[in-house]
Amino acid sequence: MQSYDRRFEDILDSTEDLFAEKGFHATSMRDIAHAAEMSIAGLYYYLPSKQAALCLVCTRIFDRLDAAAHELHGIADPAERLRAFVRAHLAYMLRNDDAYRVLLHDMDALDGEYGDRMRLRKRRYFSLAADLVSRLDVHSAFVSPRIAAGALFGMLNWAPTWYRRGVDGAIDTVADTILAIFLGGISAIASPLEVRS
Amino acid sequence: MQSYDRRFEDILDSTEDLFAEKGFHATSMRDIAHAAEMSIAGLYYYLPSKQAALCLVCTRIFDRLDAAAHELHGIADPAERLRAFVRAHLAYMLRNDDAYRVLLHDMDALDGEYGDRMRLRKRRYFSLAADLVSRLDVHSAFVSPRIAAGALFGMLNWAPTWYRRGVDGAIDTVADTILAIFLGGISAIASPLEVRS
DNA sequence: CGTTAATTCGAGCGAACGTTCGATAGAACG
DNA sequence: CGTTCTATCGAACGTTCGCTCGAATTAACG
Repeated sequence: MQSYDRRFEDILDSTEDLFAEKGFHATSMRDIAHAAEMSIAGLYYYLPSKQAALCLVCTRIFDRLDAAAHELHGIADPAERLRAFVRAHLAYMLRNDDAYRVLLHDMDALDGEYGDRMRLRKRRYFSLAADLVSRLDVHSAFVSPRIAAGALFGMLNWAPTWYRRGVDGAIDTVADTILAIFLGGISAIASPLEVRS
Repeated sequence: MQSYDRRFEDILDSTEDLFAEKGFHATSMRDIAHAAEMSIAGLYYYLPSKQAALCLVCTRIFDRLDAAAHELHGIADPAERLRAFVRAHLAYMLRNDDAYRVLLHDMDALDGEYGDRMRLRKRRYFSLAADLVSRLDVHSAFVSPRIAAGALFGMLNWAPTWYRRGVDGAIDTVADTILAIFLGGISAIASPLEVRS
């Protein structure tokens, strides 16, 4: 039923917006129903529970991120592939309203099997990025891959808290700057004599 | 009354732990009362409202952070002062259980005057760090102070999500590594020819 | 001791929560 | 037409929420 699927996506759109704006716990099923312009009982025809709604929203976000990451397989050069990943990841964080908040915070509210499944996907996505980093020519024995990946993701995932359109320039430029700090920093630690203090 | 103050701090300790662990909205006043080993009505003898409880907890955390930052005034060298700040900030993020979560997320739940006051303190603290960065000898015309401070705080504030005791080494060492990545990265952008690609 | 003030609690208020149920309206199909 | 299935809703369930009140208990002081 095509009309069902369209309505279903509409509802998930509204749900995602509300979770991103107010957070999972501060959003009620009545809020979602109102945003989707239907009754609470009608909402439950599409969503079995609030937890399932959060799980569906998270799954959709991961689907988009993974789809963007999957397109990187065509890029042979490891440095360019990492650059493309950084650009895509930051772009998703900074566009799409505050959808990133659902992943970075609300996801922890998922219990049981829902929680296990989503935490697994989160780990997979992050290790995908750590893999890209480890394949760089610039490998440093002085910085562990865990800290390196953590530093890179930190700069990227923190960006939504300070980035302002029109003040901080184009998103791709910010992505390149962050990547340059990261690569320059790693390189400086790997060969500290080449940078004067 | 000394006994009152001691009890008050005990209650705020319990409140901070619960907010950090489960989040503001997922924590009920009954949870707090139970953790503080008293009745709900008795709890309201100390706390006028749940919002006030969050505000008090946030204030306490900022007091600690500001106190640590205030000790840096004795350090003359800008680079060493920044290093001390980075160490102190990361140490607070990684010790004190998950208190950082209250600041980085739950604080947004504060309404009205409470919210205004805390957001002002947050901005002050962050601009304090941006000030330290701008006073470095290494100034780059290619990286704006906003992006630089955002990158540094990103690496620091994201650390609690990946740091594991016993796996990633001493906290001060991690702080030094993050600072090295930051300074090396900024320097590399400032004088790109000195780092081979 | 009696009196006053500080501290704690049981009980419950109204509201909002997630969720369910039976009924209903419309479309689909014979 | 009647029947079946899809989609929607009003009303309400039981629970928990933040919060309050009046009474009881304890400590302080004369």
